[in-house]
Amino acid sequence: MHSSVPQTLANLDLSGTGYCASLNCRRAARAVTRVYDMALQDAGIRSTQFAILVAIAKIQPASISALGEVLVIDRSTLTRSLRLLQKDRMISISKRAAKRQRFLELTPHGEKILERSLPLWRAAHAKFVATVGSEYWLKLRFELEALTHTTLAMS
Amino acid sequence: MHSSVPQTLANLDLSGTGYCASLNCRRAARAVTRVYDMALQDAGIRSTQFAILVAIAKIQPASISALGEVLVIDRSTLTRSLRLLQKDRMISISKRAAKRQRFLELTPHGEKILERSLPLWRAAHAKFVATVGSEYWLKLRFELEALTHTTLAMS
DNA sequence: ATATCTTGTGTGTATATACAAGTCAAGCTG
DNA sequence: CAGCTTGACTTGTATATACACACAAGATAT
Repeated sequence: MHSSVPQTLANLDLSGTGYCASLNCRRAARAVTRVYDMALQDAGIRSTQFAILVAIAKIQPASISALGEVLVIDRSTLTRSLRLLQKDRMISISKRAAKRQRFLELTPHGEKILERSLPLWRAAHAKFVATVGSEYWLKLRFELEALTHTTLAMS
Repeated sequence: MHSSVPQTLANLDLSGTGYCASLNCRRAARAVTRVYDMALQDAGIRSTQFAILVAIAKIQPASISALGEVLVIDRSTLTRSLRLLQKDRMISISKRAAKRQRFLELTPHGEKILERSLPLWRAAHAKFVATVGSEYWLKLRFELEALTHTTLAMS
């Protein structure tokens, strides 16, 4: 035999890369989001917006930073996402208050959208749970929450 | 008592919304991605690009659709992401071949970037596994993969 | 062979995401 | 009270994401 070695990739050790947490989490998120987004389509909002509206409803009046901590979304991301929700009159963003904070609240229109979304979300979620198994998801969700917090402490 | 009820949210039943799979997966993905992205910073690429390069390396020559199926990324998304990698000369995108397919391959430069990224990824991943637990992640990763496929079948 | 169907990609449009750097007011410090 | 620091958000820039729709080449049907 000759010494001609096919140079491509011969030197790259890709072993273990399939275990990348970023890959696995993002991929799962993409797959799962499709399901919920599809269900929310008739309400005119997506999973992320639904999550934001719900979070605001739960803790309003909410500061942007507080919301970001709950959802683990960068504040600069929220600034933009919130503007969209404001433009569509689903939330109100207060003037700068003490400590330059702004406070977020659902508008009546936002409540209506959320009220209309909830049954759609519930139906999708019920179907999801029925498909993957209720016990299964209960555990997995707990693990994801733990993973989120553990990982946050790393950065 | 008077009949004056505080109208806000009185009618919204938000129970169970914390179990939303989309929220939980996306939130975890955001948290985890931060860790890996930080580690890859010196290589000049992010988690997603790393994942794409690795996937191409593993199955090249890869068609765009095949790559999309492996990574669960919409083809229209890939069109754009791949263009960026091509612009930075990390991959080559073939002319349209049979069935209008295009084929993707790492360029020598792409291999170099990947080669440089792998140790960074490995270090980050090792730290991640050490933090969350090796057994733990082995199981959780398996669950995420199962979740991904089960969920895909729903949409 | 021509009309139609299918397949693999690309485009238009819109949202999601985040790092780095900027703003600006309030509080601290000397 | 002038200057420094800090806190909460905003902006600049860039990537990530996907649905609906467009399109062209090969396959299929009549």
